[in-house]
Amino acid sequence: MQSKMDHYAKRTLDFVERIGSLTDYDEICREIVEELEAFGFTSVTTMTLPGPGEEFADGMLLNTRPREYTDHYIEKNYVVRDPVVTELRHTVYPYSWSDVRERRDLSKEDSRIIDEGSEFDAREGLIIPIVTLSRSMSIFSPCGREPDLSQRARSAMEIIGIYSLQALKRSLIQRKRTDIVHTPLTVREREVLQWVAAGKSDDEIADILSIATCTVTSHVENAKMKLDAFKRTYAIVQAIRFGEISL
Amino acid sequence: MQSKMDHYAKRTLDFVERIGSLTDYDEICREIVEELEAFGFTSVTTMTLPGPGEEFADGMLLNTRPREYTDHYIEKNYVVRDPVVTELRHTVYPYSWSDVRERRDLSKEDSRIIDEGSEFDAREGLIIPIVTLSRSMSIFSPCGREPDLSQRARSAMEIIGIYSLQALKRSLIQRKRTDIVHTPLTVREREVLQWVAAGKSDDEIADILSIATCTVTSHVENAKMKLDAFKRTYAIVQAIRFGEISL
DNA sequence: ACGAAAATCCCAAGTTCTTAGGAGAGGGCT
DNA sequence: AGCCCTCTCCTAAGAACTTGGGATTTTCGT
Repeated sequence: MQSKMDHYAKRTLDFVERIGSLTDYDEICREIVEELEAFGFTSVTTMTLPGPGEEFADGMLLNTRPREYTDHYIEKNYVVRDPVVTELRHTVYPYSWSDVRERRDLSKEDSRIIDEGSEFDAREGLIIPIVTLSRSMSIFSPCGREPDLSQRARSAMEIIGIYSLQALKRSLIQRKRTDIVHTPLTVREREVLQWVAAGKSDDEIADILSIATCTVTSHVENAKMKLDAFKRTYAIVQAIRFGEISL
Repeated sequence: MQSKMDHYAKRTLDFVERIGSLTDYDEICREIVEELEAFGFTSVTTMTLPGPGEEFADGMLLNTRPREYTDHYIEKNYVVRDPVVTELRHTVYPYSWSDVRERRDLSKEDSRIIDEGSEFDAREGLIIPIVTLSRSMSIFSPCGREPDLSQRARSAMEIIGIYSLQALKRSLIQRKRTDIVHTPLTVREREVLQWVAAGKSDDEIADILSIATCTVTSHVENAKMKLDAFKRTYAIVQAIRFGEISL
């Protein structure tokens, strides 16, 4: 008898081979949804967590959750408090919604947020965290009424999730190439900004670098302009995003 | 008879399951190298292509190529002209070194660069491109003397490559995180901080969240205290470090 | 040697943050 | 019920940042 384990293994590799050659976004989505059904998942969300100044929907790569659920979720801004999402601050390894229920002492409100999913066929699900070197975090999250959450299924889902994200990004890469380009900072601007990020005031930085406070301010202002920021805080965020300063 | 196809499928899922639970960088590396040997690959390089102003070695996550080869490669700055690498400008799908030989009309110099690998047990290999939504591109590149380059092996390598990169990045992030402890922020504090990081003033944030400006200021101050910061800019940096807000 | 880009410095009014207090309402836990 | 935490709101002076100008000297590549 072929075990279920090997069945999943073969399915998964087949899946990868199948969508590996697809270049059309919609076709890839169809394949993903179909594959997930075999595991008992009825809907899926793939998104990058919104960073400062980004819309929730910006990072949404694929979302087949019921429309009303998504709208409701966005409207309530659940992404900042849904315990299933905030669990990402503790771990970068895959987990299920019920894992969160068990691990954390949830407040009534938090439990309610998870339970709300049941009304939309999203009773139980998985979160597959996907990290990048630039520290942005994406998740692949399939869910359903009674999905298979066995270890073998999880491993398969992890592959499917990571690979799906790859395939989707790949299909979009041409479209996204019109990326934000920024004017590169000068050495001095970077240096000053690094101190700003460290929480120093312009006076302190002037001291450190042995230059006038005016000069420091001026460097910061130039950097802000180049990074398209009106405030220092956002300039720092942008600088980190663009790799101009490191954490 | 069990086909080779299914053998690879099972191996691959086993591999994923095995390293999925590992958190130590070195252990993960060992598993990867061992798994690659089963396919005939004797060494592997995983790196992010250097952007402007970046050192070649900055994005090197894992490299088991012979030391002399790496040094030689870096010294000659081959990364900017090696046809195997520049092929990435044309495709985001996996390919082998011999694919490049066939596809392109290589100049003598370019051919020589590829051939040089033979002296170091790197005669033939694969490039698995891994894309991110920001412009950066990573590659997973195993090579050897006579590796298996069948379609099924390539699919398996794609999974192994993408997954290995995940596992390695994950282990690095988790390590950094557990280093530092901080008082967790409340939901509201996080929400406010996210807007601060987006470059909004307290007045604007008050408007957005429909609360008093005083309240916003107060949340920011509490967050600053918890994050051990005297300035907003540093508070933002800390919040990102601690994963309280995402990039 | 020339020009472009970077780095340095200056002013000054207006806005925003910082700091260090206090205080009430409501939820959750024991 | 009593306690702790969160969220809300408040004051007010002084420090820091923002904005939009301008000017001079260095540095660096061609």
